Amino acid sequence: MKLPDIADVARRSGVPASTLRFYEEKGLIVSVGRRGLRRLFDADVFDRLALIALARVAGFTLEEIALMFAPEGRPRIDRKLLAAKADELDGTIRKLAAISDGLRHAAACRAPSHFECPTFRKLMARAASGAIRAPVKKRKRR
Amino acid sequence: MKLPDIADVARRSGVPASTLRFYEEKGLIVSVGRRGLRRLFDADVFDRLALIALARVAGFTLEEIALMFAPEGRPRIDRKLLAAKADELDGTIRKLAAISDGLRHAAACRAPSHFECPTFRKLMARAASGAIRAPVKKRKRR
DNA sequence: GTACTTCTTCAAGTTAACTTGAGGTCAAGC
DNA sequence: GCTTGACCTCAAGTTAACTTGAAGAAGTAC
Repeated sequence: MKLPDIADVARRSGVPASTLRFYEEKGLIVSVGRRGLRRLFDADVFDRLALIALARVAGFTLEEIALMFAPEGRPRIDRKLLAAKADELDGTIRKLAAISDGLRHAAACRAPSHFECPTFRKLMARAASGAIRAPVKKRKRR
Repeated sequence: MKLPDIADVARRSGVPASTLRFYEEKGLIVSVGRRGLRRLFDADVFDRLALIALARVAGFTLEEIALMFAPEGRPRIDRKLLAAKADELDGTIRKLAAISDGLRHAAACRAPSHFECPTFRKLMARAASGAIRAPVKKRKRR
């Protein structure tokens, strides 16, 4: 019963210890005890972290993720809301696919500025139809 | 030759005037003159804004987007980089698709906490394979 | 049992992408 | 020609998600 401590988790998951502490504070993960001062985690923390990472990719905030992990409190994420989120994701997926196509074309094309190429523009126009709002942001890689 | 002023652009695009000013400051859009103090824009600013929104969905930072719009400076976004971006996007797309499936299942399933459902877990595990890093974040809607 | 390392807490700092507020200006309507 | 309302600038504030730093404690190696 060798529980991983924070350093083990950080090493094996790639998530910095500072982030693990931060996540614990936010209720996203829990430590199951201490060895001295040092936090000990259950082995399933790795699944949790993977899930958290995925949910973040999908555009959920940490707060929303914490709610989904809700222990007993029943903050009921209802069916409608989940289905709506799925729909939203599908829309995003379609846009990303168009952008991916656009980028690949731009990589091959010789227009002065990529966004000037008519083919690229056409792809983008298709992707943009219906939505000019873009609330997703990527942070720099560590 | 009735150029749209900042209020027109804000109204028709849904992008707040403060954001338009901010984007101009960052070099993402340009105003072509003033009527009094009031900025005037070229009609193509709407395309620009749509493109910016799309690029943001795809996870580009404003800085990266500004570079792609690069006028003459030739800061050469090279083919390899674009292709790499496209690959990255494709990976993201696969994950989002899995999450979308997962969400739809969760919406139908009656597990106590969504992330406890074994079917959901399985979907997520598939999506998570190979990547525990998640540098995308969504901001609140206006 | 002393040194060393690595953890601990807590507060403050960072970054991206905006938003808000104070004080000022100008075209347009009356 | 004066009032009004919407824009202007510039600085400072906001939010999410972390990171960094200072000061201290505890298990581990010698």
